[in-house]
Amino acid sequence: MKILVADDDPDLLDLVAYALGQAGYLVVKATNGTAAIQQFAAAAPDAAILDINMPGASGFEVCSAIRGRSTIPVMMLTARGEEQDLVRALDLGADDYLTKPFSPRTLLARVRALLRRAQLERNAGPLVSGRVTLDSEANAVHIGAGQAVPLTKLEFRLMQALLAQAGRAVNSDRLLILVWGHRGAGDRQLLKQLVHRLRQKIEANPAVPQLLQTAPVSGYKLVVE
Amino acid sequence: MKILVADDDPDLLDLVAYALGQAGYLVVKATNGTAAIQQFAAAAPDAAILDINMPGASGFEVCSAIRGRSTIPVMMLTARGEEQDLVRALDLGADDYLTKPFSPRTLLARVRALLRRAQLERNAGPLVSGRVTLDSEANAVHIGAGQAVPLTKLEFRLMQALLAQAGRAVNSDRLLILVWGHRGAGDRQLLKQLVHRLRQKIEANPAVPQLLQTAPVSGYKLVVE
DNA sequence: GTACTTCATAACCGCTTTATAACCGCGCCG
DNA sequence: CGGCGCGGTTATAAAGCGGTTATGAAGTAC
Repeated sequence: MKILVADDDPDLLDLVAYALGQAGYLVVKATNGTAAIQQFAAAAPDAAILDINMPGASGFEVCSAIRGRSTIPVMMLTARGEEQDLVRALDLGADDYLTKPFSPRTLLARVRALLRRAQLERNAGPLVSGRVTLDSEANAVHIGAGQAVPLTKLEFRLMQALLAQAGRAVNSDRLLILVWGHRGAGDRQLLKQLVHRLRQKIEANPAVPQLLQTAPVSGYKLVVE
Repeated sequence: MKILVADDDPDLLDLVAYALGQAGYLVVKATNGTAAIQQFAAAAPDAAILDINMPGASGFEVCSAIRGRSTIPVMMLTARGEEQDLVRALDLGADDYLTKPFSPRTLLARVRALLRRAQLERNAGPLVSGRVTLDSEANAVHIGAGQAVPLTKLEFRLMQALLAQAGRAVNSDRLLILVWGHRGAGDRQLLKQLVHRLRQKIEANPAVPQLLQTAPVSGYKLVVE
């Protein structure tokens, strides 16, 4: 996933880039509007984060330029007190916005939400693989002909990550990034717990998992037959 | 399309009037606030562009006077450095603003956007979906064959937002933007409250909502059958 | 002005979800 | 054997969410 970030404040730019980089995204930087438009054309990012006040072309203009050619999610950054601008930004087709100052955690959460939504819209429908169906409308999963099992936010993301690579083992670190987005390597505890809860929900016999199997050392995998 | 323009600076007034005239709009001029109010009553324009600092009645007063009688789009003009005024103007019901100096191009773009939006809202007519009918004339909602239930401004916007996506869950953040136009940490409370009030009005049994249902985590949805 | 409605802010409750931590069992290897 | 890493399990604390109620401010009607 490649994300374009444009802001004329180099400190903030670095901070955002660092946070996104840690979360596993590729980052393309720009320090003014015109550079942002060029980078957009050159790098073809999957999402864009634009400051509104920038020299060169403003965030509005960049947003317009992007919307003219693409439907990628666009998030606007704005300083507190300039909230009126947001209406305009949303009219121009921006998908979300963030008011400075913001925490990296918040940023990541919103970016993930945006990308996920964009992803879902692209797929336009439930994600199916073998006998497993993931229903993003209801946040639920169907196993074979069984009942829909409602999932929590984290459980759903885990299923999503595993289902995308159905049959293949997915590395634990990768899962941590995909589900939580910001975790270090030491937090395998969370993953253990989440896997446990998920098994309780979707396995006929949680002690002998048929679906969500352990791949020793490397991580977990989803067996969809 | 008739547009009222009020500014005490005759040069700027002429410039704006010329730009709008070139673009095919009819222009009604006023050089002070009291004249603007009179012209509004006499000419019944489709939109108004008001300077904030004017002799006679200020732009605020004119804006109030207009809003008391009409919902036409109002754009405020302000000098750079007086941005704090804008919050008040927007609170008074102004739809947009422009900071001097501005280019005629910008002005026209904004005016067009304003008129377009106003047009859309007007054309809306009664919005119907299943057994729910939203009457924008009376600011009321009909459920099935029941009585009309009068709604407040916020309640109406919430219904509107939900009805537009009837049956589908609408994200809380999105609702906040659609209803209030902004989003903040404490704003979740507002939504909770508004939903509560609305349920009291439209649900047969507010404790077990049939229409305005909760979609855990993701937001709310309107079930219209 | 007063009375009434609407809206914003806050606090509380009950419940679910998530995070933190400890413990268990097993296989591995020195 | 005994420590250690790893996955699984259990327990408990913290955070979040949705619903409700109370209260005061702001606006509107009379």
